[in-house]
Amino acid sequence: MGISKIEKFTEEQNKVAALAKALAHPARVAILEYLFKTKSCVCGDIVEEIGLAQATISQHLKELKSIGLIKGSIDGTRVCYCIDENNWEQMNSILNKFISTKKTQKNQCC
Amino acid sequence: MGISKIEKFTEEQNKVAALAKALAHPARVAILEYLFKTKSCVCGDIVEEIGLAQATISQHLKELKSIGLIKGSIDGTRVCYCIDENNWEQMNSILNKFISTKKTQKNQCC
DNA sequence: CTTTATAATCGCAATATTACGATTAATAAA
DNA sequence: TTTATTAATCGTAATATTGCGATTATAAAG
Repeated sequence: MGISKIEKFTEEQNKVAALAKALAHPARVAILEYLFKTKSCVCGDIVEEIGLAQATISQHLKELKSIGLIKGSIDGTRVCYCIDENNWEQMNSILNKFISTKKTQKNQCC
Repeated sequence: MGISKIEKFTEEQNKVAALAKALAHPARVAILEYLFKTKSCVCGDIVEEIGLAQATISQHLKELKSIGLIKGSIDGTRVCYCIDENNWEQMNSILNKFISTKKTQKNQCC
């Protein structure tokens, strides 16, 4: 990719992009939906639900965890994953600020 | 990437992911912000504003256009880009449905 | 017709992502 | 202690993304 030029952009632009990237794969969208839907957020259940290999799911979980949208707690040999409600709210407001607060302006020129 | 397994996911999950992907680079976020901010949405102005090479900006514009968030109209040798208000609204509601309507549920298990 | 201005496209290099089998690490159960 | 169970990590293949220089296509201007 050449070098990604994040230094050319504002903190906020980079944050919006990073959050959007976390949602930019259907498997991660599905994982998040599943975590909202069910209480049994054990990794193995997610693997069954989504239908990708365990290694692949683990990688997606790692990404979601690294940006803070989910958190995991160890329970014996299992790991229980959950939405991180606080960070989810924060993401919600950052993305909303970007995609929602613009719409009042009217400057269609084409 | 192996093969991307979009057939394993719902229409809606793929749509959310595709829209998020369009926002998943700070240059595209910056372009969209700029198009909202100014009326002079000529390609050359965007190139100057963002500070990446013309070929690179053109590629980002193409991506934004292909998912429908912006549209361009030819004006002599120039091309004038604008937010596609209708599709923007649609994206707004699809992403909002995903990131906002979940928050009422409480099922923290870790 | 020739020149100029503008933006799209091509071709390439560097890097990132997605996916998975195999292995490893950690804990529980026997 | 040995043996499952579970999830993380490693290594690798296939593919996508990002970025840019060079070229091309198009239309305006001279």
